Amino acid sequence: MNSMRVRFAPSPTGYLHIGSARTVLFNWLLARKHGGRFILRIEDTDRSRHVEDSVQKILDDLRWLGMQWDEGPEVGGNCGPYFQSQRLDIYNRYVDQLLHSGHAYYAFETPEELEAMRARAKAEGRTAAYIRPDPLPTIEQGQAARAAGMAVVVRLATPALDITVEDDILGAVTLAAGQVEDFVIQKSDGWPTYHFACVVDDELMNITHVLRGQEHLMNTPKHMALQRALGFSTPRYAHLPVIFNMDGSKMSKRDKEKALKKGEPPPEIDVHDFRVAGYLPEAVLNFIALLGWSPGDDREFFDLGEMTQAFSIGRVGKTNAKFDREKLLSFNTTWATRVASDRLLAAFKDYLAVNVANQSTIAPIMLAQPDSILREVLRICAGFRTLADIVTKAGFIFLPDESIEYAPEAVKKVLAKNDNAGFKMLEDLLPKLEALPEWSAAPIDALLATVCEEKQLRMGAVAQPLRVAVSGTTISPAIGETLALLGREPSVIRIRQSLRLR
RNA sequence: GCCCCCUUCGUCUAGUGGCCCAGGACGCUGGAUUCUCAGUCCAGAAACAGGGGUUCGACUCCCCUAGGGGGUACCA
Repeated sequence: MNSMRVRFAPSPTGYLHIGSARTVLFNWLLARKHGGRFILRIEDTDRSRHVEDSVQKILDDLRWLGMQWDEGPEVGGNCGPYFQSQRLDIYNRYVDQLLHSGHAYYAFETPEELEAMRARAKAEGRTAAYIRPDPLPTIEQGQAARAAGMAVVVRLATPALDITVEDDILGAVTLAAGQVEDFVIQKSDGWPTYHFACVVDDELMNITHVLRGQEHLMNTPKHMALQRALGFSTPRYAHLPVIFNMDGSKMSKRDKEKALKKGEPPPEIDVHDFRVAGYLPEAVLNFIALLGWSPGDDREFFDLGEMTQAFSIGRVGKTNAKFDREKLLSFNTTWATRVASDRLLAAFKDYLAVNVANQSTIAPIMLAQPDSILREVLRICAGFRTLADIVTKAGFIFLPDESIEYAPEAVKKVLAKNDNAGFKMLEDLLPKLEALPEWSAAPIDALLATVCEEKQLRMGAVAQPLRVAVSGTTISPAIGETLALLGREPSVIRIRQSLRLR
């Protein structure tokens, strides 16, 4: 009857990182797989690191991915509040409990003293730096010091016992007695540390399985020590391998600034970046699922339902992975052909919408088009890798005719070369196009094929000049489809204006 | 420094002592298709970190070395 409850507990310090997204996904899958509950908790105990609006951004990214939570911000639940900043009184009660049961004590060391302890520990080759005072300060002394304005913290009196974490991914990991020092559970500003708040909340929110990044592995013995001191139960733990850049460095927001400084396009790091760059959540999810997990057979493509079916914690690996953007791109390309057309349309509109806020000129114009037109664009651009490719390939169709910019190299190579062969072709084509009875892809293509045949030319000799004339570049969807969607009037206008370049 | 985790093609991985002179996918190389870009199709190259054991037999088990990563905060 004790059903599975998992949680994702981000700090509101920015957008949702792609690595965190995988942690979310695995938690979500675990909950769905076992009919459990997925809880979202905001760990905002460090006021100084709090970033404005980041909670909203994280919620938004989670929803974009389809990682809806069963309890947490905006949906409520029986174990709230789900913001740690609203749970201070709860933490304080448990700190008091520990203080009175003798499991914790007040401590007064200054940063300098602590630094000296660390230096000495290092010199002596010890892991734990903090040396427990003897005798311990009494509760009265601690409270008096605090009342006097001193910087006072509360530390856990860590028992001298080996602690073994039974990790569902890594197996048994034992930390010897003495390796865990008397760490701080309550900061001098009165707020609990991460360790303390986390343990209290996991207990009070009845969390049964903690699935988190491997950077937390060494925290787990601390959490277990805390659970024992508080009389709490210990959830099952599993620590996920870490995800790195291809060069082995950590994927961090700073990568974006670095690339910008070098004049390179910034890499996608946060979930939101991938959304803005034109990736489908289906592809992102599918790709990150395979970073550390595999179904055990040769299947590679999974939607959330299929993933839930196939997922198990036992098939999660132990080794760190590198984030191969080429493979993600390939997944996105494939997913764009796998999703239903309504879904693709919705995804494309979402892409345009987030890019409207991103100072794109074409995005708002395209977003204003009726669905029927956007569907047509999607159809003639089939084969695109990201949604952004659609805009670069077909966006010119929606620009005002007069704002088409003609790339000099394209004009030179396709229109002017060989004694203005391209220009001559356009002059020849213009009246024929104007006279065409029906303006749609098939008759346009038929006309062009006829011209090719008459002049004994390859299709490129007729399609390329037209392409440059209407788009200003050498890249567009198939020429018949392009002219058809553009419309006869604009096509003619653009051909005429390109002729003036001669 | 100390503690902990990890180690199969460039990358993500399959492989739980013989089915493996190691399979799939991305990427790469070559070819095909085409009006550009993209896509699609076919073919190919490409790995068990090194050294010791254990065993009739090791990618698979043990040890050591090397390499990579995480932690070592009044951050989470």
